[in-house]
Amino acid sequence: MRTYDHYCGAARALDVVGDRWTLLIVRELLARDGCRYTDLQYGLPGIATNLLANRLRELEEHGIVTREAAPPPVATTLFRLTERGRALRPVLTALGEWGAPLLQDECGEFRSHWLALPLERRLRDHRPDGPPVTIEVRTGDQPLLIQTDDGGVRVRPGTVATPDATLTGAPPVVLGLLVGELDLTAACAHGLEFRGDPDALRRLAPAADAEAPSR
Amino acid sequence: MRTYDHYCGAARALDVVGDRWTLLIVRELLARDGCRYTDLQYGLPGIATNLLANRLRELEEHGIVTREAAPPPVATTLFRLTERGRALRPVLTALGEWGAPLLQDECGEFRSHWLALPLERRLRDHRPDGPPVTIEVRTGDQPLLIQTDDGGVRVRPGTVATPDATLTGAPPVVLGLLVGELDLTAACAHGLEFRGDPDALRRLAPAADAEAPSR
DNA sequence: CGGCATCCTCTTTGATACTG
DNA sequence: CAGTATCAAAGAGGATGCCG
Repeated sequence: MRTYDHYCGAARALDVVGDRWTLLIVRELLARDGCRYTDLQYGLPGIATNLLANRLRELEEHGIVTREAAPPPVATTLFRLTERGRALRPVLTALGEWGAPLLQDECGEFRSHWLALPLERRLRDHRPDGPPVTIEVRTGDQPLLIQTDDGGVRVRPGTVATPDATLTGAPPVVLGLLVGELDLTAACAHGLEFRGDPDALRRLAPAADAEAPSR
Repeated sequence: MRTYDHYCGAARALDVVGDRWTLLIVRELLARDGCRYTDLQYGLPGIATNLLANRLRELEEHGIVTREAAPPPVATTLFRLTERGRALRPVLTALGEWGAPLLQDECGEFRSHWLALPLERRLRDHRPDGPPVTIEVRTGDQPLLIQTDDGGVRVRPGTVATPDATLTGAPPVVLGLLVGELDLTAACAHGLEFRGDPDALRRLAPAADAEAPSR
């Protein structure tokens, strides 16, 4: 990128991460650190492969990403964020908050791990002294786990044998429920399937508070 | 901009404000709302005029900027941010914070009003019940006023007859002093000229705490 | 298969000149 | 003052090839 050459923090930041796709690559690594090249391609539908390679090189040169040869069991290159790279999280969350109203009901491309950042930002454990709780979310391509973690939550891809609750539905409904735009009744009316303990959900997303569905 | 078409808040935000120059135009309007076209050109050194015109049209279409015909005394078009546009401030401040370490001693282009956002974010009035205080900053192109305002500060271009203090010096030194990287002694050693009441400065930037310079 | 590099086309940006 | 018009240069997108 051509530099703006402005003596201004925001402009200097955009000199480094203002190129097309760059911040979305950081989004990927924030949601799932330690990605292979192909994981990144999968999480960035639409990116051209030469562009991904170029951006990764630039991010490495700027000290935002490191490339690490994984030991034999995996035997592949893993891309990780540096501390400086993780420091971009507030930029991504600010963008995500501002863009949230633009998430209409039409999905476009979707990967379930894209929910990780907004959910970790917006969900809180409202009974942090209670026993840990795990909610499994089935939406989009891969199941996701939401787990209580020190007053907040951790979100990561995966499944577990006996989650406290399981949410299944289209991304807009799942997201609407978890961020409190829909209550459980309304979400079920929009096709959400809920199994397990409504209290587990209430504990994390009290704005979604409602009676359990009639089943 | 071609859309990323990702069902993700950050990607949707970048669909709208991810183009080159776009966020810097918003920076200009956050620092000095109600700008003329030529003010924007002045505050965005390096932008091509056709690009500025295009971006302003796009920002208008997205409901971020409004164009307003000012009444006869001014008789010109004023560009302003909408509420939705002002909601981008957290994005700009997050970028500015991340980019702050990239502000080396070499300036490049500089406009003093670029200090407004970082200073409003970082300075606090630590004696909010005291009488109001005004500091005049002379760095770069135009003088700037820092005024206490409800526990924080307001920064705007201008001068005043009798400021409580006046800071004159190169942008890196002024900025270093105000954000607490330099104390007053160190700043003076780097060419800062300070006049007035050191307590006024201490009240806003206590990290810059130090004895008054020996003069 | 994972991780790119090359080639080509198309779009966006930049620089400058000109206009109501 | 607030843009449009024009043209060259850079960047992005897409397909394919290469190599361990």
